[in-house]
Amino acid sequence: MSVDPSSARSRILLAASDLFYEQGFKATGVNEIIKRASVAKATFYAHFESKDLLCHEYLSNRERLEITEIKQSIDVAATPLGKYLALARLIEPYVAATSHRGCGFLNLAAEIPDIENPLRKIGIEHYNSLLQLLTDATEELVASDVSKYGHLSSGKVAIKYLTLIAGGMALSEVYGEQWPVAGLPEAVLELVS
Amino acid sequence: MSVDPSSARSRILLAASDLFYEQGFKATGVNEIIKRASVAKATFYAHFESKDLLCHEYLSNRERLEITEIKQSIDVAATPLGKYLALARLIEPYVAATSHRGCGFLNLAAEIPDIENPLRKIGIEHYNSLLQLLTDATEELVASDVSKYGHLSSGKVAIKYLTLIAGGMALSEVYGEQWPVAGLPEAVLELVS
DNA sequence: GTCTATATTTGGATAGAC
DNA sequence: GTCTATCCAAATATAGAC
Repeated sequence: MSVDPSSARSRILLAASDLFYEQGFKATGVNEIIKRASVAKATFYAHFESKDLLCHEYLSNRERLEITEIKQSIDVAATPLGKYLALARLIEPYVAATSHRGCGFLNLAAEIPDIENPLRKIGIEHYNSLLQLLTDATEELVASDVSKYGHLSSGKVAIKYLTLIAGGMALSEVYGEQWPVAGLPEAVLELVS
Repeated sequence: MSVDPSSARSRILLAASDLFYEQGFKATGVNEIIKRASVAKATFYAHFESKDLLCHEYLSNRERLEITEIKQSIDVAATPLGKYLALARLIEPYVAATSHRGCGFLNLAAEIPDIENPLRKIGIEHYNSLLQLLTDATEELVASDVSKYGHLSSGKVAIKYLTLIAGGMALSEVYGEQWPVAGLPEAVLELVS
């Protein structure tokens, strides 16, 4: 498994990642992937057992990268309130940069109904990770000023927070527009006001 | 266009509606539809020009039926607060009845990236209708007690409301579980508290 | 209107040469 | 590892008989 970004394997994975996200899993054929990656079909199957396993690797990468980016944005925030708001503040630039294609894990759940599918499990892990990050950030916020936030349940706030994030992403995808996520930081701030 | 529910056309539309919603658009083949509807393939194409147009009719029906149901639940509510909460209270039984397959319009947006696709436009109309219903209900609530709700912006509340609904549906689909929508009535109540 | 049979394209995946 | 050529199943859609 080479990590040379110019290798055939890397080109395939990169092309597939873009296409799976932009077009969806079922809409993206192996033929299209190998064409964009400039490899032969046999080369494709020399590196990846199947389209499903290629998608699994794409989703695992995506999950790891997104969580890492979110953690970093929480870490660099100076105050507990800044850490709490960090995720919400990431969404609008993210949505703009991805042409309103929403959340790759939500999209995959829409395409694959079988909850037991290994690809679906990655999405569940992803949202579990987000929920944990949000719960931790909320707990830290509560602990930072008990007189102000002591009445809050971190778990309940985190669920509402996550629901707003998922809903904003989904609606921005439906509309192909940015406004459904523009008010997210303000909305999640109100959850603790 | 017969409306006899036992006619071939009705059987096709019914079978397709179930399958498109449960499995997704691309995952559902014409062969599967005609098999479930117990019709021949030529009969299928005698009644519907294409799979795409069949899906368009399914989505139009779905949009009309859902909006009608939501309007009714708003109408039968006795108080302005009851009307405001009506949609949120519908979600949990809806999600349970549909095996956590979420919103058919969100799912379709995930499958079809092209925002110009006629099928996508129905989803936008659907969410516009929901937003209008929520804005109206919120305005009525505000007008019912200005001293209590006068500080609220109906439009902003409606967007946050809709975001929570969409997010709850999406998360219940990802998890295949009910808890992401269980707290929706309480969450939308807090939007006006 | 409904049937069987088929046309045509595209899907994912393999074989065998180099 | 990479290539061309191919296999087989399934996709949407159509033709022609009854």
